[in-house]
Amino acid sequence: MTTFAELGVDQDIVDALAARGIIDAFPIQEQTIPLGLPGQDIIGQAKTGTGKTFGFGIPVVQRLGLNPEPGVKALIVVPTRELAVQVYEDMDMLTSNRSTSVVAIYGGKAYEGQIDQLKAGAQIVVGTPGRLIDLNNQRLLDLSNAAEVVLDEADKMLDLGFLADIEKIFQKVPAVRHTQLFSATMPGPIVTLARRFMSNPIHMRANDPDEGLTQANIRHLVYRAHALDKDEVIARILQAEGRGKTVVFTRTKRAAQKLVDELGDRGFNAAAVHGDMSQEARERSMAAFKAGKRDVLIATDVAARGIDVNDVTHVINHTIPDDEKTYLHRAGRTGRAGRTGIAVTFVDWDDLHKWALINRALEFGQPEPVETYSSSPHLYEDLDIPAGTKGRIVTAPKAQKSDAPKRDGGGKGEGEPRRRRRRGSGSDAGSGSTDAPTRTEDAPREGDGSGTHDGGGKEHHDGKPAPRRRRRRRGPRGPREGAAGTA
DNA sequence: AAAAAAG
Repeated sequence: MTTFAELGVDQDIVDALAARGIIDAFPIQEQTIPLGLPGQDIIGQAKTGTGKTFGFGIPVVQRLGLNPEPGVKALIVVPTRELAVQVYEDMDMLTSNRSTSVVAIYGGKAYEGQIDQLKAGAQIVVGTPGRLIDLNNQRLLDLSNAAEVVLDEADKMLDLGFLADIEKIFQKVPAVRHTQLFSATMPGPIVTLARRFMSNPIHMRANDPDEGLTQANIRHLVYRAHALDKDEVIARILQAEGRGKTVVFTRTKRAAQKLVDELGDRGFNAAAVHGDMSQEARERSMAAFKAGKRDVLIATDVAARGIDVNDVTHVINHTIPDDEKTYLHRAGRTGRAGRTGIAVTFVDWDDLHKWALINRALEFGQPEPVETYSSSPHLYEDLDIPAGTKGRIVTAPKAQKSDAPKRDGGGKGEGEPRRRRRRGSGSDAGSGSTDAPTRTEDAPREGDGSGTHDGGGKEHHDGKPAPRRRRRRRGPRGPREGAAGTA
């Protein structure tokens, strides 16, 4: 492990991190900070929950001093409002020992406070595209000196739904700038597209390519959901002892609302977050979930990316995600910063094909041997969670489809991260190699490239073992007995 | 097709 000080991080930032118990840098940080500090353009790719935010954020903060121009000097663009708040908080923490001020610019909120902070001289702006462009159009946000530009969840930002806005934003920032793109997933075509906005970017991957993209410390369980009362099963999982916080993902806003109402009727402590809610209600839900006042969060994919709540033990896909990228990001809400987690997915009858695609893309290798508790999902005929099995979801071998011998540690302990060949359909497959930074070829770029950079992902940990929540959860309809411990 | 993101 390398300390942040050894990476060239300024003492005041080292101190700010230390105040939060953060001393050692994660691999993606070791890789990108030394490159970002001198202004190298970076495409930073690392698994969920491994510290990307500081990977870009620290260089951004330290490079501000190199920019003599007034006004906003750095722009960090993210796909959701909640992520804007979170990244804002991280940047605010990093700058807590210096005068640099940070502002979050996103929709659904009053303009006034945001405008005031801009006028007061905010130097780092973290925001979502719509409001950023809105304020820029109103000449209330000048981006012409923002020589540090970051796209967090970069592949999402360059996706069709956001691309036009991102192109607009890139037209407003200096042509000579430092550009950093970070995400856990970076499909090849997106990397190609990304080069257009960068100058001689280096594609850094913190993970071993043989290892695939899934987190070794997340256990994946997949169940067919036909003839299954999903709400009932979810309720049972939520009653499990040893369960910490849980995020349940649905495909639609309506389904999320319906489920949170249903669980509320059953007496669960659930909160929802989706786009049909007021921003105020969304933030209330997130705050309550983070604070532990609510221990179940029912969400649409608005919460699939980046959101960092450090004691989420379970992610439940009430509805299967659309693609393998979304699967990875959703599952990545647990198992962060070295902790373990469980991802449960229900596959409806009509979604078997979707599951097959995800299974193949992520190389879960259903037919392969199961080596450890780690990342090997299996599709079962049905779900069988014995009533007394709190906290430990037992896989039902009877229905196992695999014909390969199964060696399984049972769900516990530090399984050796299993190595898989990865090749082919993995959407995340980047073009880079793992242990060595891969230099992507130069590509024509609009503008120029002197670049500022910064990069990072948000997830960090304090290096301490996961504080296991052993709150005993008692189901609304009566506690169930069982073994405890999710990990 | 859904969700997200300006109001």
